[in-house]
Amino acid sequence: MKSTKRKNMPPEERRAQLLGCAQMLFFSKGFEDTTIQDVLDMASVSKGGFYHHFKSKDELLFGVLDGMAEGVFSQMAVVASDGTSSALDLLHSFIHLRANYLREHDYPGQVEFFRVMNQDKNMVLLEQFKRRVRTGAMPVLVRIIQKGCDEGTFTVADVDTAAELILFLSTFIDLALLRAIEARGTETADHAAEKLQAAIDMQFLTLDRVLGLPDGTTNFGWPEAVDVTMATQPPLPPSSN
Amino acid sequence: MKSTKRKNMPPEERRAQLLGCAQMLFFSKGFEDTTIQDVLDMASVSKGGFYHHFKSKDELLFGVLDGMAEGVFSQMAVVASDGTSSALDLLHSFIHLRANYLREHDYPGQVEFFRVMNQDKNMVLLEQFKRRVRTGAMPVLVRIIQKGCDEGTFTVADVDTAAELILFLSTFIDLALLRAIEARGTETADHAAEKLQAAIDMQFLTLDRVLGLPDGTTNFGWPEAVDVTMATQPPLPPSSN
DNA sequence: ATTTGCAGACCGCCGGTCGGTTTGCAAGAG
DNA sequence: CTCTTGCAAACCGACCGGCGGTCTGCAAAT
Repeated sequence: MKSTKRKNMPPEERRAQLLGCAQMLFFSKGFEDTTIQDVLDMASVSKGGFYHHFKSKDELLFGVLDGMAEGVFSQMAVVASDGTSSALDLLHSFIHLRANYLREHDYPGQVEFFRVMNQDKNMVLLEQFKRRVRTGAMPVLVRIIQKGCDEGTFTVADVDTAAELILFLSTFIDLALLRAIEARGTETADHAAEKLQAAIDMQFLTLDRVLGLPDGTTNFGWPEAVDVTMATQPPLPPSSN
Repeated sequence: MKSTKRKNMPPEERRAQLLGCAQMLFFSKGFEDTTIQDVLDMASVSKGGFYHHFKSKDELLFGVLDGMAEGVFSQMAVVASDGTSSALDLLHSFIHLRANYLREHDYPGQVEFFRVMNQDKNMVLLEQFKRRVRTGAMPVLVRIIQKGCDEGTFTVADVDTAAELILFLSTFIDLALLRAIEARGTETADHAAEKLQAAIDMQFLTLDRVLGLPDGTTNFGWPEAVDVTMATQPPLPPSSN
């Protein structure tokens, strides 16, 4: 008799454990290439045990997605409930939720996370995640823009559409960021870094112009972002002796 | 012995036939849910026959994608080779490649095509297709913008990044368009139509501002676009007697 | 006779099902 | 307070249908 010994656990704990294993595996192997059996092995659970808690592999995916979105939304609620700051300050906070999150947690890990999420095999995962974030962020951003319009700070034709456009724009740098990350340590790194900076600048500039603000208003930087990103270690550094 | 009779065909013809069947099935059932066997049945070919022409299911997908991108690229080549028009006219032609294509072919069919492509199950298909179009369109758009900058018409900080942003922006209306299409015939149709018009206007306005043009410059409309789209028949009209 | 196009049995694997087994726990009997 | 007893929740793992892909062989074309 090997480790055939079973180990009952309260449902929530099991669920959490399975979700944790699934998340790791989804990131490392991609959703499609991750087998239920992979999850079972990592969690030391049987098929029956798994299907007692999840009714399908897709439900597992949605569970992981929910867990990821939770962190984002909890921070957004803080911004949404702020009634005293100006619209521009709120926008500042809103835009920097992501950057702040990255800075406060270990950034290299986040870079790797971003890199893995943007692989082809994780396209479904990433796109679904983006959709959830957009859906959750819309009402918050709409309120901010509406407030800015009421204050006379912003000028847009349609608040909803503007919010949607800004959220749409918010992933523009991802392409350049991904290329920069993949170019780390190669001879094209400098060029990619320049283009990344250009993409960031252009994204902020476009944000200014969409909201009818003077150029440069929303360039609430984190100037060292590009350098920090490029300094992150690639998966396989040359020092393998 | 049923229709076990075999039917040899020249390789290109078979390939085209299989690609045609695959395209239809991919659109109707989605890529993941389409079985090789489905394609075999529709084309009346055996597994061996199929794998004689394609080495995997993915290669079949890429084949379909190539076929779809071909039409787009052939039109873009025309714009790219135009050396006489002004940058603004070139941009006009470039932006309207899609709209012109839609108008010249049967529009209702294109609407249905768009609707199907934007279903969740076709996410991989759509995203890969968008990527191909972006890749093919980049050099053309870069040339146009560069020309505009040389002429002094456009003002951008970085030509490549501006081109990328504009291509990125070009799919912004898709969300509103999809919602409008799905709202046809329902009580929310009017609202969706308004939002679609707002999205179109905002996309053009943003294009102006990204390129440093006066507001309204690039609003080379097709003013009846929204009405025509909304007038398209939904899949199941009420007159089924 | 040789090459090319094709047929269809076959393989390994995956997501999902199902009947049965184990475990924790609460209620009643002593 | 302890010891059955009962039962639902948690879990196991053999099993199934169907998938993408391989392989051997044969028939048509040249």
